[in-house]
Amino acid sequence: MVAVKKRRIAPNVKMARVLRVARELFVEKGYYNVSIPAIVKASGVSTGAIYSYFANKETLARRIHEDTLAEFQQMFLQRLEGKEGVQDKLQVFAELCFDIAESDPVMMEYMLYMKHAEFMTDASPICFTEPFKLVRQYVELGMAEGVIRQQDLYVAAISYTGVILRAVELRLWCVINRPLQEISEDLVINAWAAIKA
Amino acid sequence: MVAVKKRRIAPNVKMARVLRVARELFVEKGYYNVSIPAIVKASGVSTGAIYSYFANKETLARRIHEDTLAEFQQMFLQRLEGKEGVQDKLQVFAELCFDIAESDPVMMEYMLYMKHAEFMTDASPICFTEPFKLVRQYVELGMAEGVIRQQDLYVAAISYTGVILRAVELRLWCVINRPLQEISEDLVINAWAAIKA
DNA sequence: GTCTATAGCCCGATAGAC
DNA sequence: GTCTATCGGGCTATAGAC
Repeated sequence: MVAVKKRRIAPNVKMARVLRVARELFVEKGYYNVSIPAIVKASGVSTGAIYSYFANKETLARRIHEDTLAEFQQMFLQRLEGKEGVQDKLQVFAELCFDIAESDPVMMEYMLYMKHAEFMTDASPICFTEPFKLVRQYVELGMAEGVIRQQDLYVAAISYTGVILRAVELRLWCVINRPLQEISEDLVINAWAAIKA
Repeated sequence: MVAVKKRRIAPNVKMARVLRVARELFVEKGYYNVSIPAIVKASGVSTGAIYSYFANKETLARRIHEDTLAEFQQMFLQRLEGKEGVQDKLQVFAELCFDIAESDPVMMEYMLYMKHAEFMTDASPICFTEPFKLVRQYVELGMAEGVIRQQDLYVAAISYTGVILRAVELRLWCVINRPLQEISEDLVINAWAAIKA
């Protein structure tokens, strides 16, 4: 009888598992308080396997960062299809944030809280990433069209996203205990009221 | 000749120095990435002295947390004196945040970013602390008086503070490169526009 | 009270069997 | 590729001289 060591997890899903579990742990405890042994324990993937996928802990974190941002951007672009007005496009951003916060709170928390500069020397602040650049473009367009009050571009973008993202924050902290979709309409009204002409 | 070991730092200012230096390091690197040796090096106070003031690293962090919140609350109450209307009182909160962000960015960054739950098991989220409770009281009053649109109390408070705090955030990240006082007026207008009746 | 030195622990990363 | 075992290093907290 030829004994084959039992693989508890299929090889092709191990990396995905590590990425998912590590993101959850990073969000919960912070990058520096998550050890490789902790990821091994929570994921069921061994140290050796993890180091065969990722050169080191920082590379793993970098991959999580890129994947998460790319996923957000992809969802954002998909929902933007067919939307024309600036107000609608900004609402798409708001509702995407609310939906992710409810369906995948770990992902949303990751996007809001991880101070990537902590461990990634060349990471941009999240507000310079593609989705947030898009939001600023729409705000700029809105001012050009006259539907948004003339003001500093950043001030306007901050005012809209501040309302939305702070709501997400407080929902993730369970300060708000209703699903964001229930108060989505009010929040979108307030955010728009902050900047409309 | 009786030799007396030179004290590089007067004993009565050592603790204050440790608190100030440690807060700066915690904000810059995160609690878990700041070692006692690093605090020793940056403060010039020895390990033994630090452990004579604080039972352990967590106690030091807890003290920083309490001191920082108490200082904010004291400044807030002082500026509130003589202010009557809800709009004025909320503006006091906004301007206080802007002024601290400019004059003591480490303090403001501490208030916004430290995830105290990381190392303090019984810490409240910062939005349940006294200054933020006051803000919610004023918003409640504003709705009762009819100057703020009727809506969920938390939604209204979030909408106002979201505009203000996100601006502070982006200023601390140097995304905004003008002093907040220069755009204070616009931000306060936007925050109020978000919730006014 | 305050110092230096270090004990004891856990980490990230690697070595070497399979 | 994947495993277990372990090394070197840096950490928190303490011990013991002064």
